[in-house]
Formats: sequence, C-alpha cells, structure tokens
Amino acid sequence: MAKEIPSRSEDYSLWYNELVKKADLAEHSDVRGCMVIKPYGYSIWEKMQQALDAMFKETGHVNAYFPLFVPKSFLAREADHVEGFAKECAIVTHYRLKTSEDGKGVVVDPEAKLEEELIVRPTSETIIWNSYKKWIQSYRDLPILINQWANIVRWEMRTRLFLRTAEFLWQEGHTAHATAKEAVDETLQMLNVYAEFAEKFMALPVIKGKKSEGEKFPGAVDTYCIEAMMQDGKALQAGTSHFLGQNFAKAFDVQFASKEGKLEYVWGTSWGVSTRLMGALIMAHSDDDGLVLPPKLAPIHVVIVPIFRTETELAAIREKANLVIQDLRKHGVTVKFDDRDTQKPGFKFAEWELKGVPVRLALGPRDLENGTVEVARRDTKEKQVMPIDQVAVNVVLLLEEIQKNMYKRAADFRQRMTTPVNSFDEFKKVINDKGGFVSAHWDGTKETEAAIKEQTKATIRCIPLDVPDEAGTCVFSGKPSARRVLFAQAY
RNA sequence: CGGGGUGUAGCGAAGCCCGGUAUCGCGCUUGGUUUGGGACCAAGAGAUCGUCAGUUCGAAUCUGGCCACCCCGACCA
Repeated sequence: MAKEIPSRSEDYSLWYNELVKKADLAEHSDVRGCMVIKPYGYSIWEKMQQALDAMFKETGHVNAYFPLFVPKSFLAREADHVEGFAKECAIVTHYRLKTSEDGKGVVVDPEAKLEEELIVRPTSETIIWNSYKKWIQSYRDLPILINQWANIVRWEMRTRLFLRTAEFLWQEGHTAHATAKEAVDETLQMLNVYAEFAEKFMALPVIKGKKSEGEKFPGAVDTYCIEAMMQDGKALQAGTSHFLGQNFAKAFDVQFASKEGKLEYVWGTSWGVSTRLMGALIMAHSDDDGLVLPPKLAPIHVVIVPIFRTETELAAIREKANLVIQDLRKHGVTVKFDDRDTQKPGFKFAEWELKGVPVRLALGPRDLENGTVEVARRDTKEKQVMPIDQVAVNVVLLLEEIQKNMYKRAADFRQRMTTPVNSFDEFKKVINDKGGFVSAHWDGTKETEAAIKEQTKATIRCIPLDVPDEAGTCVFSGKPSARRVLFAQAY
C-alpha cells in the first residue's frame, strides 16, 4: 500500500518519478541536479554495459580512460563544438581549501587559484584528440578504435532522474581513420550496434536516422541517432553516432602520412549512449503496477515466493524450490527465493511486480501436494499452474517469450503512434491531440524547422534512413520535398 | 534563467489565513494471532516543522534572504 504509484493516465511525469524511486532504481541526492543510482538500478545499468561492451569489443574496439578535467584552452580550439555546451560547463578554478577564519568550516583558498581553469568534461572529444595528435603519425597508426566508460557533467537547468541530470554515466567511443569512407562506415556501424542493442536487449524498437542541421552535434559533420517512442507519445533520443569529418583533426592538428607520403588530416567519429537509456527502458515498458523489465536486462529473472504457515512447511517448500533453482541456474537464469517471514505473500507479489521481475513462481502446500507450481509473468500478468518438474524448461521458454512480447508490444505501440500527415493543420492536430511521431514532408530549411518548432513544440527527430524517397511538398512551406521526415515532441 | 507551486517523523499528508511549542495514515520496534494478491490487535520509539536571519514575552504559523524539489517556459552536443 505504501508503495503504490500514481497511474500513467493521471500524471505521467509523477508516475515516472515515483516509479524510479519506489522501484529502488535511483533517488535525488542532496547535490543539485545529481542522482544516486541505487543498487537495483545500477545492476540494470551494469547489464546494459556488459552487453554493449561485448558488442564494442566484437567490432574491434578497446577501452581506455581519459581525464575528467579538460584544460579550458582545449575547448577554445573547436569553436562550433564548444558553442553547444559552453553554457552548461562546470569549471574548476582552485585546488585547495583552508579553514575559515571563524574556524567553523572551510573556504576556498584564494592563494590556490589555477593558472588555467579546468573544465569538468561535458564530453571528451577535445582531450582525446589532444592525445591522438601524439599517437598518430602514419597511416599505420590508424584506425584508432577507442571507447571509454565514464561520468560527465553538464550543468542542466532542469533535471529529471535518468533522463537529464547534471552528472551522468555513459560510454563515448572516439575513433580516428585514414579515410572519410572508413569513418562514415564506422559511424553507421555503431549506429547499427546501438539499434541492435536497443531492440535485442531493451526490447525497444528504434528508428535509425540522421539529424537535421539544427539538431546535430555542433562539432560533427553528420549526426545519426536512434529514436524511440515513449508511452506518453513523446520521442526520446536513445543514442547518437557522429561523423566528425576532419573537424577535430584540424582543431588539434592531427595529421598522418598517407601511403603516398602526403600529409592528411585524420577523419573522426564519436558515439555514445548514457544512463538515459534507463529512462527509455522505464518509459517504454512499465505500467501502473510498476516496472516491467525485459528478461535480458532484469537483475533477477525469477522470484520464488513460498506460501507457508510454519517453519516445517517452509522447509518442505525450500527443498522443492532448491531443485527448481538449481535447474534454472543451469540454464543461466537468475533466481531469488524470497523466504522472508516478515511479509505476507500478497505483499511480496506486489513488491516484485513493482520491481519488474519478469517471472514469479508461487509454491505452497497445495502445490507440494499436487506436484505443481504457479507461474506468473510480469508483462501480461497472466498466471498458470504447471507441473513442477517441467517448470525450469518452461520458464526458460517463457523468458524468451516475454522478451519477444515486450518488443512486439512496443513496436505495435510505435506503429499506432506514427501518423503520416499532408497538411500543417493535420500536423498540428496530430501533435496536439494524439502525440507520437508525425511523418511529414519538409523543405529541408532550418527556417521551416524553427517555425514548426515554434508553433507546435515538435522538432525533427530524424530523417529516417530506411525509408524510400517520396516526392511531395513541405507541409509548412509547400515547397518541394524529396522525402518524409519524423517530427515529434521529445524528451 | 523567467513564471507558478511545494518543503512538517523513513514515506504521504493535516495544522499556517486568525502566533501559545505538533496531529493523522503508512512504515519501524516489541508481544501475540495470521500467511494462495499489499494481514490484524495491543503497546512503544521516532520531528529542534528545508535553512539562515528578523518581528514578538512567545514562531511550523508573520516578514526577508538562501537551498532543494515539482509544473510551465527558455535552453539542451
């Protein structure tokens, strides 16, 4: 009862905030804009990291670590890039504290002013390219395919748990190549890695696309993204991959001698996903009873709730349950046996549902008598009773089924929430009344993009990659357009 | 950063207008009865009322500053 959360229809934002807290994923810290990721939430992030890291390694990348601090002068070298986030940088100006005059606290020691201020990294392009300059002389040094797992700081004005916090965790890949083609291929390869991860592990269908000029990373030549649809009809950018061209190579003077002996600037990419994926995971699947986790990312796959009155009964149930647990673990299934005698079964059911555990088994005296077990799935809340000696195999299959069903449900939802429109009246009506993605013709100008944003709060989420060209006219200006792009209000 | 709102026990709230030293539900502790969908009874513990200052004999209550969070807007690689 105490753990109940508001419904999505009542107040979606409140539902999200309460869910994150009540499911024990994260909470606000006493540091402005920063959150504490709690063990249950962090273990989901760890699962994401494991899966992504394996995919990065498979595609030839290695991990490294670069400093948290970036000298201010590094940022100054790439004017376009810095313009994007100069307004939200944390700056280190001093390196020492001293006891205050009244002896009651500490103050910044004015004597300890840094000669050059350090910026807490909002992203690491500059500090990494500064290193690459030292590492690259010849085409033989290329490509460099490095990823780093790190925390970064962007001093956001308005924060939300996981979706936008002042400090967050992410991975950033930074690669250097001898040719533009190789760098573009890398950019698209990583976009595909992200899409595959979202779909296979998060059960989250995404649209791969290219950002408009207005929406792209300022330091990039092209920005690609994966866009997902949340249950409230707003879009969420789940990952980005940038083709940097030679921008950073030029800013940091990174040249290499080609096979032909000519000096050329290096071609770069960068790509990242962050703890924001947690927000996407929550908002795409969860319901009014709590979290719904895809089995591939659930810290606990199966919880077994014993129904018992006495210690003797519990002992008998435990014996049976242990056989099931062993069997499940052989199949790589993570099982929790919830034998707390301080909570009633009903309470435990509700609690594990809140935490999104995909499968629940209930085992009581009646089951012991009949040789059965009750199996409940979180995604549909269906329950069935089955013979206990078949349960392990069935649960393994059920977990796969849940993973598939969650994807399908999200994909169907997105399908319903994608609306092609052919006039601006229709556009406005859909954005206001229905939400979701609006597929519309756009003349390709940033003036039109800005005007539409002004009037509808919808932005161009992406120019989808996998759609055929289709001649038409811009919904706003009536000018010719070669293809439809996706608009939506976004997180 | 602009507009609005909120901050009282671990959580959710009442009290504030009209100043007199804090109330309720959940949770927690102990004992007992319970246990197949969020148990019940009884007895307890727990709050210098976000924070700092001011007004006052006296401040959760009035005034001002600050901090945090929420909603709307601006911004968001």
